[in-house]
Amino acid sequence: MKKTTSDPRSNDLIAALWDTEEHSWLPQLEAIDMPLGEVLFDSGDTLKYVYFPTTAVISLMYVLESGATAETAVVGHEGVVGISLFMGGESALNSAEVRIAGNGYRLKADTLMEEFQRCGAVQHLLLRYTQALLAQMSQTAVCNRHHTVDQQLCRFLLQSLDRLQGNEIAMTQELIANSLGVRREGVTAAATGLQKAGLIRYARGQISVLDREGLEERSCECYAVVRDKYEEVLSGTVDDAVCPLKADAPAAQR
Amino acid sequence: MKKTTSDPRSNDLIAALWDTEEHSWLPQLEAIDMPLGEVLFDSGDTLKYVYFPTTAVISLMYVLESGATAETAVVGHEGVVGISLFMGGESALNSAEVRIAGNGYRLKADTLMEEFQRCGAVQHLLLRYTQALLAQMSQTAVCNRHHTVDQQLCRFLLQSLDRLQGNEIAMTQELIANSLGVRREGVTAAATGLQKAGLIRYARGQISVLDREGLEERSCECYAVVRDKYEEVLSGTVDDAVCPLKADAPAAQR
DNA sequence: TGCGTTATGTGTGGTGGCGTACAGACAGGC
DNA sequence: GCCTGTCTGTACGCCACCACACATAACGCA
Repeated sequence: MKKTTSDPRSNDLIAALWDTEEHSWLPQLEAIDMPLGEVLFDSGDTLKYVYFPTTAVISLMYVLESGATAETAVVGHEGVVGISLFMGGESALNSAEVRIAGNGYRLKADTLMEEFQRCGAVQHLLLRYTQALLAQMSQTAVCNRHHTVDQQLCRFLLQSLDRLQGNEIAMTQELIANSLGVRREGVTAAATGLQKAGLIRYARGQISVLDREGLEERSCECYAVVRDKYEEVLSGTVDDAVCPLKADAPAAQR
Repeated sequence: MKKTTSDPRSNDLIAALWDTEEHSWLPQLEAIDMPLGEVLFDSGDTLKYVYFPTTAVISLMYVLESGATAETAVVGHEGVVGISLFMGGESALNSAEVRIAGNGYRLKADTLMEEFQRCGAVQHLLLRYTQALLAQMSQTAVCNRHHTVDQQLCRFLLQSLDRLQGNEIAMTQELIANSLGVRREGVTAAATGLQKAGLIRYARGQISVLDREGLEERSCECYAVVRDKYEEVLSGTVDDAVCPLKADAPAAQR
């Protein structure tokens, strides 16, 4: 372990748990590459690992029978991919696909489950994170119903930006279209608009965000709502995160 | 307590936990009426209770700044309202509104939390249920993106039907429109179509489903996907639901 | 240098749903 | 009986987005 991107603590959840007493599992984190387009798992798969992105960004995608797709949530360094595991589902709800190449860590399913079932800080934090993910999915549902492609593109860019360093996003319009569940041409139109308004610059899969505030204004409320929810849910200190019963009763009890 | 609707076991989650050793909290369930339109809590509220519907049906609604609404999930006798509580959020994500009048039970937040934190059957079952709810929300997101009002109305009616006895649904088109997040006229058009096709009969807030299978065919895949997920997740026996650590340590998950 | 591949811009016509407006139809209260 | 509020049906113009079809432009590699 040397620098930021190869430090597990680049993932916020891992960072939050780094100094708790329950960290025997931390050395078992396995650094991995997450190349663009890689599918971590498909809908219905049994999970062998959970994934903690650091520089990569992962889409939770749903694929309809018709082949149409839509992203239901996005996960970056603030989160973890594979919550179905500890939520007790036999199989994954969505497929998870790398949308922005980068790095991350994975942890064996067994290892995570052992920690989760101690009913301590790990469990508490993961559940809080799941709560935020729920908020994101529910907001996505509403956003898909009521907001225009233009607004959603702004939201999408902002959500991506928050999970990256700098203000460059490497992503084609085609890929964005698949994520938003709209046609590529629709994204072209919206992106052209943003470019003309001077908010972004676009060049063959490279987007430079020139005016973040402008994007925020043009975006629908969904961006801010979800961001705030993440802050609320994940800002709880790890002290808070310790299971209240743990003090007086043995941690792993019944 | 006398008959079916006034037996807490009319709620599937309660029924599943009825015979476990951890049932000291069951007598604390408080029977309540859930009249049409009642708001159990609003988005952002701190939860004082969780609610177990029996005959009532509850919508988890999101209200946008513009005033537009959309349902993100629906809960009936198969579930519980107020998951934010045990997921560790300070406040509710959505508002919860009674969409079909009926009965249910409520439980004090503190009481539920105590049981949840025992890390036993209660926790396991609630998490599995939350997983199903997540599936529903994510499916709603995709459905809102890709499916027509016509398809969604079918899904909506089927989901309502599953939570009721008989084949009568008491609901105005206005209310359905608010749930689906579309105009009332859109619902009128779709409902007229269903009526002409002989699938339903409509009369001033009373819908009779005449051909359930027809509705299923006309519905989008979302209905079946979510239904199956609920079955998968909630069919796990309560034995499965007991925390593996409880028996003794290494029994950890499958 | 040239050619295929990938990424983006544009155009035309069709459709689903929206906003608005209004008309009939039924129910319940007086 | 009548009246009023609620519920449902219909119509018109509009816009966002779709499906399909092409044109253009940049890059990457032989």
